[in-house]
Amino acid sequence: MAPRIAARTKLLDAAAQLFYAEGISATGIDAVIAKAGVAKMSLYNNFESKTGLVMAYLEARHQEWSGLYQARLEKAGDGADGVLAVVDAYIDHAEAGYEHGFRGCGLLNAAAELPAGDPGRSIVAAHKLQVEQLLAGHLASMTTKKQAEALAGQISFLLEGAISRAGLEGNSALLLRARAMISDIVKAL
Amino acid sequence: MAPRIAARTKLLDAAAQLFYAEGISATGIDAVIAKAGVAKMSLYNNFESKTGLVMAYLEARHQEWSGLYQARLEKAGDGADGVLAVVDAYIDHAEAGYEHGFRGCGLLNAAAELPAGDPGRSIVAAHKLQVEQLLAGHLASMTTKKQAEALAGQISFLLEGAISRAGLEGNSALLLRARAMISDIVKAL
DNA sequence: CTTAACTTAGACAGATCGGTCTAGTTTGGA
DNA sequence: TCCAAACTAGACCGATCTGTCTAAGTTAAG
Repeated sequence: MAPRIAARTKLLDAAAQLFYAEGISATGIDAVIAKAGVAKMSLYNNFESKTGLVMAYLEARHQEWSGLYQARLEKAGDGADGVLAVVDAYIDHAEAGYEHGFRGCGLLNAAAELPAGDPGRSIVAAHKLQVEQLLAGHLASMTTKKQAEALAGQISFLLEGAISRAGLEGNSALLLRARAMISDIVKAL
Repeated sequence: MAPRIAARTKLLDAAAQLFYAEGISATGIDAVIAKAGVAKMSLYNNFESKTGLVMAYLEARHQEWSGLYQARLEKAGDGADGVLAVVDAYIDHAEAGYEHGFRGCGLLNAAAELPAGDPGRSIVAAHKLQVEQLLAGHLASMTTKKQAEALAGQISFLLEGAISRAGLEGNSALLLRARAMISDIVKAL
């Protein structure tokens, strides 16, 4: 492993845990480098600033979710199973960070800390829009285009609401409840 | 009006605007007192600490929503109109803070900044649970208890998801979309 | 008018913030 | 083996953070 990658990876891992658990502005640079076991200059050699680290964090969370989704998608097919692959990717994510305290969607939490107009918010908005479009794609083969888009919106709202509520409760129970709802909706088509 | 109340009110108003627009940890004490036009000691005479101000802020947001809901409820009846009163209270809130930049649910945004186990998160969780119970109450007269609870969960997820997504977009369009969905669901009973 | 509660402006404290810099060490590849 | 790139520890900077304190001014009720 190349050493440059090592420091950057250690920093991103440490930032991911701290940003998610404590919030972004509540997490100082010093806490990140201490957890990463890395010198402060290594942070500024790999990232332009704390803001740059935050942007990389947002990108990494998006990539992480995409990975979970792809893994679920390979085991599933298109149509109803595709829709549930999206849902299960959320559940996988929820139960992954469970022991460290599940606190909802990291991207949504990050956006909540950023002022209106911040570029980070656009990344999150784009991610959520992509999820809705993935749902619409899976639904396209099951109904009319119009209804597929309407259902994709509805399911994405259900998902986002469930993950927020589940984060407040600290466990994935409400997410499983949402999965059952979504499964019913899709199977009724 | 008693002067003691004046300072406290000015502080809560200023904190509400700044906390909502910029986030809580990104908002310093000095910014709050400057916007309130009040001396720093007035803050610490009325609140134990910044944390105390944050707690009062959470309580005030909960009360504010309850006020909007009560106003909507008086104009509406029970049953389907009661459910839509809950939804319209959200919409009223969204469009109230619209010009200053709509950024989603203030309580959910605040919770996103607080670490797991923080008492503030419990306040938010209780608020969201109450909303779901209000929905269940309105639905109780329209269907079985079991289905009323299931629908209340589904509608509360839809609402929370829609307000989060709408906050990312910066306008209330997605909330109106959710209102139409919920209206359809309730009217189909 | 007097008095006590509340207010003000602003200095001040100690801690922490993000970020820079230096100087020396480790490391991987030619 | 040697060199350049990456890494280390930690001092240091100015700004900002929450919170305390003082001293003087305002206000309302008795």
